[in-house]
Amino acid sequence: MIDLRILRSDPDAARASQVARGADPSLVDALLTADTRRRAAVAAADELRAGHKALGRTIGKAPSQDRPALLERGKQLAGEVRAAEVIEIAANSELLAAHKSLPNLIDGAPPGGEQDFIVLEHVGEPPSFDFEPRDHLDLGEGLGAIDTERGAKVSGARFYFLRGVGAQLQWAMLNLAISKALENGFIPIVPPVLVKPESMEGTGFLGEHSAEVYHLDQDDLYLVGTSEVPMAAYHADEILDLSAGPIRYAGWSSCFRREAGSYGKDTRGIIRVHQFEKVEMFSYCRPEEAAGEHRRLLDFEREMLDAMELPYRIIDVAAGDLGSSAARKFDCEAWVPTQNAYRELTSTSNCTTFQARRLNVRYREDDGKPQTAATLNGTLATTRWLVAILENHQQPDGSVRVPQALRPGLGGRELLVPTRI
RNA sequence: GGAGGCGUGUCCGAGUGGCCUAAGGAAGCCGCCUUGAAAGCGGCCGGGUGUAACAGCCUCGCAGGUUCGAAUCCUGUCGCCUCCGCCA
Repeated sequence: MIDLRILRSDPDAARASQVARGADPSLVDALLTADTRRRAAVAAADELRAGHKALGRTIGKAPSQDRPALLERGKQLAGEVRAAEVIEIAANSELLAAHKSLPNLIDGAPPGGEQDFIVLEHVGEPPSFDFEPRDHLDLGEGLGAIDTERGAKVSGARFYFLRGVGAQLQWAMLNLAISKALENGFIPIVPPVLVKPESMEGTGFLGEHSAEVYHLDQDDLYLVGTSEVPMAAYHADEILDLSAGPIRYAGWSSCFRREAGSYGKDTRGIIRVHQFEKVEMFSYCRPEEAAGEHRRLLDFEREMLDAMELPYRIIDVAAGDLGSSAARKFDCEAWVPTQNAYRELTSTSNCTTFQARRLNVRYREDDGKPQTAATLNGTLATTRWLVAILENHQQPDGSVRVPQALRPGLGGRELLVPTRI
């Protein structure tokens, strides 16, 4: 939800934001109308409530012979209050619905849709092979690191086993991500991966993403698609102390995605799977710090990608591809040789106060007034990174060079050698 | 899964139908006193909405209900604690 005060004072900016997203600008006016109607309903109900309350006090003190008449008047007023409250409640829920249907105001994102991203920077050079490169699944199977066949046997399509050096490689990478996060002042978190509907709802994942999340009917719990969900809901309904700067968490969790709309896409290997591991950064900060914090999260992602010795590019995601809660989003996409393409490895979003307003996360201003905080998130490492690591560092014989930074986690090994091929 | 108990403000804690507009204490903040501190004294001291600022209204875990009137009575629900059972 966006700040109604901003909306009231500058509705044109909100309309422009909607146009840049390719979304409906009339939602802005619908929200303003609902806002006006609600304010009128509240004022009317307040006035009646005040009169009714005053009468109640009078009755309490009144001598008994005066009571019957006062009680009669009280009954009548109580009815009027009830009627006004029915209108008030309806106006409130109308406002809430309109408020929730309006996406965040964009902040600097290029206009347009999925194709209209802007490439901000290229880092590193795609490797040139003088042999036919194998894809990550060939390599992973050769190393005894990835087993999708048995994943399918045990759990179905888009499930896999990581084993041997595959499992070790993932741990080494995620452990490194956590160590780097710790150095940068993040508090490490192992969150619950099953959450209540209101946590899912508050982070905005039950809207456009609702088909992508697993739900356990018997218990009415959702499996999270990212630890962003529990980390955002962590401080729901709280007032934080942000005077010493942003509060940063690094969550390590399994992530679960139904991948409902992606039949036939990325079916080979572990690029798109139902379950994977991820280390995710999450920041709470003051709204005025959010843009700067966003750049820092991007820097932390880059540091991690650099440590993996991967070629990648950074894109400024276009407005129409932001999702409803982000005001701006940067993706880092690594080069995947066998696809001859860049594929998303990280994504960092500045949600400004949009998400925090839904979750009611605030901080105390210098003047003591609570204000809505800003939230940001960004990927620090995921299972998908193994794809880029295996493919970019492969050797002619199917072995894979281990990036320097991961060697300690693999018993010092510099090269992973196929067990069969 | 069964039985019982408890949810009041930053914390402790009073309050069983009407001046609750929530006592009292602690902590915190401001001031006085002091060389400084402690003690003492005086003031401020939850959140939301709203306002130019007031006022007003909402808020006693949450949601319903009863009543002219609910922190207080009723129902549901959530959380915490204790005991029993079951599983590890």
